[in-house]
Amino acid sequence: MLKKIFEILYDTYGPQYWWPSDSDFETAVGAILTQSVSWRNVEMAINNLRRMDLLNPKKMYACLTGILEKCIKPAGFFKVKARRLKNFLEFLKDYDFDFDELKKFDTPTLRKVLLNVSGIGKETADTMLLYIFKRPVFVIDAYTIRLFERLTNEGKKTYDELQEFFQNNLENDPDLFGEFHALIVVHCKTVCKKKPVCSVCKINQNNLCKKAKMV
DNA sequence: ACCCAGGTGGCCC
DNA sequence: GGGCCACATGGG
Repeated sequence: MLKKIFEILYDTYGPQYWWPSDSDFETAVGAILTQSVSWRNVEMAINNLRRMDLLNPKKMYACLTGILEKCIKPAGFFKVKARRLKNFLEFLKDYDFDFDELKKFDTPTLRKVLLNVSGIGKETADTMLLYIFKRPVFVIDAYTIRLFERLTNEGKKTYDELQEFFQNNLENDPDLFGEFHALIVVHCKTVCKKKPVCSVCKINQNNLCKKAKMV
């Protein structure tokens, strides 16, 4: 069933080319900034950081928190997120700000050390594991939970349950996982709300997208 | 003037 | 373990 949903989404929307960024660090920054905020807002923040030449871990580490806050203001929760970025940089510093050092960890260990950073939760950690480190870890977000709650009629699944479900029922291929997650987000946030009939929800013989407040 | 957006941590029970 | 809450900006 999962593979079929993926194929329909892929046929409908095509490849999504996630995660958009010029570097591992920029991806990590984007992952933290996009917490509970639309990507449009994050883009403004990233552009501010780029203008200030702060999309570089050593420079961002050295910069005043106030400057950082001003740059990321458009991404919302700017004080919290500035602190989270600084926490992450403090962590990166232990590895000389070198992502190649982190690449040496096996996946469970890397996940553990990322989760140990205050401000990096499961979704942000898994986003980094998948899109930076190319590990076969499925990212679960609010969209995924809501969509599958409606597709399966099995009630709301937790993050861990749903992640297990995806990882146990698909080839553990990071490219597939990355594309699938992106397609779910794109489907849910754009087309699903606009089109009268949703191609995914038809799988379930149910026009859920029309009835649901959001999917 | 609402409501929502690619969450997380802290606190309570 | 789950149920609330604060955190804050920009777009519809």
